[in-house]
Amino acid sequence: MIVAIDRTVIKSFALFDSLADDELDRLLAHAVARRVPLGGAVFEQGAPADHFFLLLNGHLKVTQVTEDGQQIIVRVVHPGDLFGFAEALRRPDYPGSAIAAAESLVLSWPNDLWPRFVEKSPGLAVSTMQAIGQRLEEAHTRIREMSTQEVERRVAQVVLRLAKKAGRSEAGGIRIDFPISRQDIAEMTGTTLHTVSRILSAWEAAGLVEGGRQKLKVTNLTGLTEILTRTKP
Amino acid sequence: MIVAIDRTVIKSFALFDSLADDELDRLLAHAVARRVPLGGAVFEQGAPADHFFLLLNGHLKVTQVTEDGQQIIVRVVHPGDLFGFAEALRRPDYPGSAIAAAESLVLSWPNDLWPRFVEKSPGLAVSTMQAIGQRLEEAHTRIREMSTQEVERRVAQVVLRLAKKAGRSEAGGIRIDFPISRQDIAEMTGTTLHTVSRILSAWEAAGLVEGGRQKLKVTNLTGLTEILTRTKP
DNA sequence: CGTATTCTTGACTTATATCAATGTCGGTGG
DNA sequence: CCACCGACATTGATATAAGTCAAGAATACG
Repeated sequence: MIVAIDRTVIKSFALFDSLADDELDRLLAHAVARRVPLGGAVFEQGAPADHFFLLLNGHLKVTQVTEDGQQIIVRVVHPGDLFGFAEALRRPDYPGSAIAAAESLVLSWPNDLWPRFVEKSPGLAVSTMQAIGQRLEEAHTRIREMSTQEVERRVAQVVLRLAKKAGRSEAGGIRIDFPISRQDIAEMTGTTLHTVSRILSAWEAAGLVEGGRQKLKVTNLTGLTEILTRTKP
Repeated sequence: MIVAIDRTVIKSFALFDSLADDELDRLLAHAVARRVPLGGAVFEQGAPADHFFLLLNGHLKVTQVTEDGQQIIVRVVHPGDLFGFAEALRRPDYPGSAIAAAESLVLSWPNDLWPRFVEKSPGLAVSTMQAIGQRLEEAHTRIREMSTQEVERRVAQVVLRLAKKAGRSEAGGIRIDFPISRQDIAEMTGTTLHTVSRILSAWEAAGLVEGGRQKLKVTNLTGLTEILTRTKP
């Protein structure tokens, strides 16, 4: 499905900062846009990695399922993020699945176009490497958190991060802009939905957040932030 | 300290596969070699990131210290690995410290040489991106393990990985080729030295490993591997 | 409406951390 | 050279955070 693509939107993404208009146009000329309905998959774990993608609109969860059937959420993709970039990992298949957490719009390119783009626009290679480096650092942060912090803090971190990246200002707080379940949060923090539920209930009682079925609103940002700095008794 | 560098050794590293001899020579012409004694730091967390590095020889631990003083080992660097590549992370400082776990030999280049290298040798950019992608995938693997696996398995994973990457075949098993403490293993797996000690003691009793002060030898590789596949009762 | 998710909450279990004590190795200096 | 010191390791006892098991309530959906 081809859709008219607004160049100015894409130009606003940090990834394409360095590109001149004509370079960007060349890139877009080869892109295919695709609308993904809520719950739909852009690609599935294990499938041959023949394309790479850019999220224009919406939100995606990238999930992995372990051999024994446990699922984790590797990352959440927000507009402007590159994803499904398996070639960088020297992999023939996608290491996870990309599922639309909200109705989304993605651009895709065939993998074999990448070398040509880089040749014509070296700045793109640098931006991309920085984007991947950024993600590496995020992964290290998450490892550090999982190693040293208790569950409640990790949940607070994740919620704050989501509020920042996918928050919509609203009367009385910041609403997470897509449906998110306790299970999802558990899979992002390495815990169980039960523990997440208990934590959110406690927070709700303390007036920090407002919950609901696949809904979450942060009503007291500073209060939540204080949980991060809280020191063991 | 400048040392004569053996081109053939470096050419054997996957990172430089794609480079022609003259490209490699140009690279090496600008490199500075430095010997790092056991316990010495190649760079320290928070220091301005003005160089990037290649490990020729030895082994390094890259550590991070959290604000509240807890330390974790982010990764272990083996010969042929690029490290201290902060520019890719778009960071002005090093996010961790690189400490020699054994007497080591590193090559270093000033950051600002990087763009010139890439311009002359585009293959280098691709290799580097793949190297970083590889590390991203490793980080995701670690996150997955920390989310879903119990401590004993994680320790088994780490020990097996070390045996593979830094193992020296020896009478009766595979010895980890550098001094490694229980504390180190704990910092790699997100647990405490006490728990690691107990696990290794149990393994020793079962004839899987042989321990010792900062020493570790895997005496039954297949037995250890079975721990990974062991299913919950 | 009834059926299926999602969420909540209580009771109980357990893996792992914490606390505490002691043991052992290996290098250093008297 | 040997005694001592500091770093590393072991091991037991106890505490606790978080997981598991179980039941039910709330919400969305066809």
